[in-house]
Amino acid sequence: MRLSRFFLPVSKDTPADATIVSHQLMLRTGMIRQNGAGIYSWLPLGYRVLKKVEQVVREEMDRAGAIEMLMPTIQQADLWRESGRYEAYGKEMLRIVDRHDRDMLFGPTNEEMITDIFRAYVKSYKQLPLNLYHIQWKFRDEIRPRFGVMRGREFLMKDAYSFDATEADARRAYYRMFCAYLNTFARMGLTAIPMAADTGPIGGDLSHEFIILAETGESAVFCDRALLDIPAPGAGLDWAGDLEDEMHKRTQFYAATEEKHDEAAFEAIPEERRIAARGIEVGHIFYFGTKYSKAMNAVVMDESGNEVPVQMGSYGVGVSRLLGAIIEASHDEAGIIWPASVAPFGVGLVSLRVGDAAVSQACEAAYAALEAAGLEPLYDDRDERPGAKFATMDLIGLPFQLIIGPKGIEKGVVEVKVRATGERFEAPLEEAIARIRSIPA
RNA sequence: CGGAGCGUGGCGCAGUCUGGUAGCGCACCUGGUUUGGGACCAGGGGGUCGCAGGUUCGAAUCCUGCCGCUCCGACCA
Repeated sequence: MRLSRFFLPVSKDTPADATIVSHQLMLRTGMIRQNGAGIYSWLPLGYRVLKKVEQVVREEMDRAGAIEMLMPTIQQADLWRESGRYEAYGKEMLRIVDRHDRDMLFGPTNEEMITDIFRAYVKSYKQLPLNLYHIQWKFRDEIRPRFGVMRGREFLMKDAYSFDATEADARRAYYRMFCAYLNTFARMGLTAIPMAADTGPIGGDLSHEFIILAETGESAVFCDRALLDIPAPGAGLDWAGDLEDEMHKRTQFYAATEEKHDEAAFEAIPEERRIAARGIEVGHIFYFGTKYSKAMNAVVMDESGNEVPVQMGSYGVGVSRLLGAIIEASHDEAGIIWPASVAPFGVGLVSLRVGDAAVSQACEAAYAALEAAGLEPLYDDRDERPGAKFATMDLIGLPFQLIIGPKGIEKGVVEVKVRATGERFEAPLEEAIARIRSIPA
């Protein structure tokens, strides 16, 4: 992409309405524009990142055996009357009436709808296990939306739903999602802490929240520091196997949100390992058994020919919220520092002398080479002073800047700056690209 | 919903207390000089002061009502 042809409305001034750094930076970089309380447009730069984050989530869900689909944003009230949640959900549900006076709603989540789909087609334990997910916009009429995309009223969520014939199988499905979540967040450069959590209005008896430590987080966090040092399980897991051990590696250590906090257990941790902090909830998983299958008559035949209500779990990731969480975890005075896995562009190509034929020619060659290498360059070909270009590249947080000017051309090299470390090096173009590709995210 | 605050060109703000017909910085446009870390000079365009009533010779400024947004609390991906 050439910057002169892109839509990148960056601003030097910090917007007055934003109080936390991720919100400020998302507005300053022109990633989002507010259209109302908790409602945002995703401008081109922000939308690119949103899609990158979504793709990481998708890949890790697929790896864990979940199957993607798409359910609508608008749902029928009658479905929710079956589970009893049409009345129970309260004012957070945005209710609407269509032209025929039918009660509809803008979906805050999809347990009822997926259960309805399941019961229409699945009749036998032989069709299980099954895990269906979608990545879809949700609406919750929050009492107080705040902090930009952290608590929007309209937000993008990945929600997965597992179906199993037995409780033991359902727990295995839960463990798989548990591991998939750790891998997902790790790929975005985040250390997510799984915490014992309340199940909330969704119900059930096994639930974890995944929290990213951040001072501006909305959740109180109490945990053992040891949790921060356990690496994510990684892609090489035996996803068909029993992953309970993987889960217990973490759950052996104390970690709880405020509702589940046990002060005595917390104080049993050696003092230097106690963390009492704040965090951002980026994922929440539930095993809730037959809560919906019983209410909505979603049954399958088991091995002995008995009809049993299907065992279910649900698994959410706040996709749009993750952008805020990543920025909170990864920024400096100059701006955002994107992990390469979700960066809107891979390399910022900076021309130091726009009118100069030799420089322009070298930039065009570098641009083509970066494109060919799959590095998704953003070429700053504007007639601006270099300082302004560097500041823009730093602000929008591209992992690398590839800088081309007359001095480098004399020496036959380009300069590369690594955003995260500030490290710089000079090398001939091909070598520079090879080194960029070899530097891990 | 309770408490606090804000609404003035695209953005950040001053002006409001003490009414006299709107200003600054950034951004934008034109010309010129510049160009290795957010340039400089000169000229220029852009605002029904959130909306509606009212008071007044006169309202951004005072009064009433409404709308919108932000922050603190209860809720959640």
